[in-house]
Amino acid sequence: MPRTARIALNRPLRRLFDYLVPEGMQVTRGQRVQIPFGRQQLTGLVVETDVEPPAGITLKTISHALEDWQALPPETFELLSWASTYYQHPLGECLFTALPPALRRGRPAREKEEDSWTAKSSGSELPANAHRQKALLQWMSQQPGPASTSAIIKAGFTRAQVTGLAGKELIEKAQQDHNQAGALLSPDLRPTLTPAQQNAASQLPAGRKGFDATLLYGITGSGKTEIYLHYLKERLTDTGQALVLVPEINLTPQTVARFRHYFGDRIVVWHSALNDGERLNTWLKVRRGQPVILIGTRSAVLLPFTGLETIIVDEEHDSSYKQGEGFRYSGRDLAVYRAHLNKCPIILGSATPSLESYHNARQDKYRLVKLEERAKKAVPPTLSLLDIRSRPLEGGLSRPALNAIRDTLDRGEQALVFVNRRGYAPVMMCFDCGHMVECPRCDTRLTYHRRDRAMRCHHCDYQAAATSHCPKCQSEAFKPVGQGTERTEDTLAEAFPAVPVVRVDRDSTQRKGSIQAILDKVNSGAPCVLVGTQMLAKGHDFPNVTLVVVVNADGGLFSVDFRAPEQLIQTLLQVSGRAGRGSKAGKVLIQTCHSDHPLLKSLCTENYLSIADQLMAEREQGQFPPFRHMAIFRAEADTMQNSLELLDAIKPSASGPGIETWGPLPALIARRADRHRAQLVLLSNQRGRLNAVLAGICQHLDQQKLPPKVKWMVDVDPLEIG
DNA sequence: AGCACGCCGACT
DNA sequence: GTCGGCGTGCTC
Repeated sequence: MPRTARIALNRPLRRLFDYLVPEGMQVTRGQRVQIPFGRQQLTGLVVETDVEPPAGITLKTISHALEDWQALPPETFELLSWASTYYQHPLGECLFTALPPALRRGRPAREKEEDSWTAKSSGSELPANAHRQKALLQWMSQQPGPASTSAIIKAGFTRAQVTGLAGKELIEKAQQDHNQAGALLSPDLRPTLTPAQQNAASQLPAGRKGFDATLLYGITGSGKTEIYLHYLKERLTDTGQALVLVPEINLTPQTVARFRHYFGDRIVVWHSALNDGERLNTWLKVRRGQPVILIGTRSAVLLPFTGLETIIVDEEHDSSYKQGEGFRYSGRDLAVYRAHLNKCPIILGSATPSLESYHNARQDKYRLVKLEERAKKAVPPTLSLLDIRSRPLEGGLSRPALNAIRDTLDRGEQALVFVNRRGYAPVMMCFDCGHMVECPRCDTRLTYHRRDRAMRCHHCDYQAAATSHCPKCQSEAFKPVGQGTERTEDTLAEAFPAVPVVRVDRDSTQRKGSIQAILDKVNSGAPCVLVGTQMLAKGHDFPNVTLVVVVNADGGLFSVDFRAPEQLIQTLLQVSGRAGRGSKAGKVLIQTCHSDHPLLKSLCTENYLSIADQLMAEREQGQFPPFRHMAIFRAEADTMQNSLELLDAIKPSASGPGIETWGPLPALIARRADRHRAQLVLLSNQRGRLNAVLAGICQHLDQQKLPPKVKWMVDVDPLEIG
């Protein structure tokens, strides 16, 4: 009997394709193969062998295997195939996200060795106008050894200049050093822990075998990283692999340097800024089972580890662990499942744990370890509410807030001002006719960006030139309303002309190249005021910041989103955590129009876990996650009617016993980039039942001939509702 | 998703 | 008369 194989492709198809296996070829699950598909040649992944092919179809034959080993080792394969079912995303696309781009495209799984170059000449034979090539030769002669192409580009030269010189044989390729695959160095150092840290560390799982999840609740500034380092030093064997997941924004050179200090070359990184060659090389290192400690963002959980001994998820509450499009997986949740599959311990760390994880801790599914003392003699900051009802504001800042900033600067310290929106003002309004400038393609207002005199939509790529008159009635009484970072920056610059005011948001960091330069400046410690968005709230250590001002805390207080209170508290505590991390005490001022709001009041007097207990009670009351499981069907089309019709059609099959549905309803922003969006929410206390219903609907919709331009998607465990 | 086939509008 | 727009249908 001829052998067959079932193959998954990197296509959004919820189905697999069967092929004949050529005589003498060995195929196993997870292996890469090249196959004819229609009239193209594609790379596929073997899912099953010796299957019963569907009747009435003539099978094509696998062209060849790309390698004789499994690109996706068994545990990684199992993780992805579980995720495909759990998130209702096509298996092929799930499996392929775990391959580096080069391997997706069918490239060989060989280390991509980057060319390095040595100069053979001083460049005297070059024409006089070849300034850059001469400068490159000059630069190369100053380098200690051969320079890699990427190092040359980083130094400000171009690929064209390198090929130019290589063509004239003025530089030549250096011999590669092949000895780097040997033992990975790990210095014999370990961090010293404070008594509180020692106490927490002693409660972490001792073993390396068996699933064991720990929620490490450590307040901001308590030194969770030292605990991780100590834990890895204690528990990781010389040959084992470890995974450390971090939010993108926390994967800074400083973080990596701290790990390198203790683990040297064992530390490798995985994040969005890697190029294809770096991705392939790191992926291969992991696949070969080298004893790496991999620090990476969300997708690192999909890497082909074969000797994983432990997993750490830092800032486990962070929303960036959930992918917002396509394969909408949660890196944190997959990490927990991976630890299950792999039978190894996992540590989830946060100063503000997600209610999901905290729920698991309260249910004794996770052990809870608390670290409620700041390291390095620092004390937690004091929080106070500043009611701004009927107080005059300048650039969003009240008199008392400005005075507090002045006092801080006078003492030679730094202040941080947190504003939740970038741009100058979220709305431009005409005070004569009441007109507000809206996005022509979305149901949103345009944000005024004063620095580039532009009106921008923050939900699509629309932008237009800013005008000084009302576009509708030409009135000059056309003014910005509300606060953005730019506006607050201006106010502060005017109020404190003697000190630098540094803005940190997506716009300012994009232009200035990197957030790093800004942060280095702040870390020099000279008095300054930082103004910024969420970006400032996450994981940075500014020892000389002693005052944090929150311009407006009220956004999340009365939202329709059931997660809004949790997110508000997390953000406020994380940003508060930037104050007083050095030897001086920190102070946090939260401006609000609702100083009597119980949530804000408890923020000032209680710790996070007791607030979380209250939020949890509300979630239980409403039977929201984590007390029930949630999934959302989203639809978008050229008209709202088309979107609603699609969801209406699936609603009957969604509303079985044990499942509650809400909607379909237009999304909060009903029109976005001219697409009309709607959604149907599903809630159930039985995960299996919910999943089965989702699977049924997806299958049904796949077979359906939908009107063109109608798109649908499922989001399991959604973070954003609305 | 690709990619081909197919049937209607503005160009040499 | 043809190039090319994107609708629709298929891929083992």
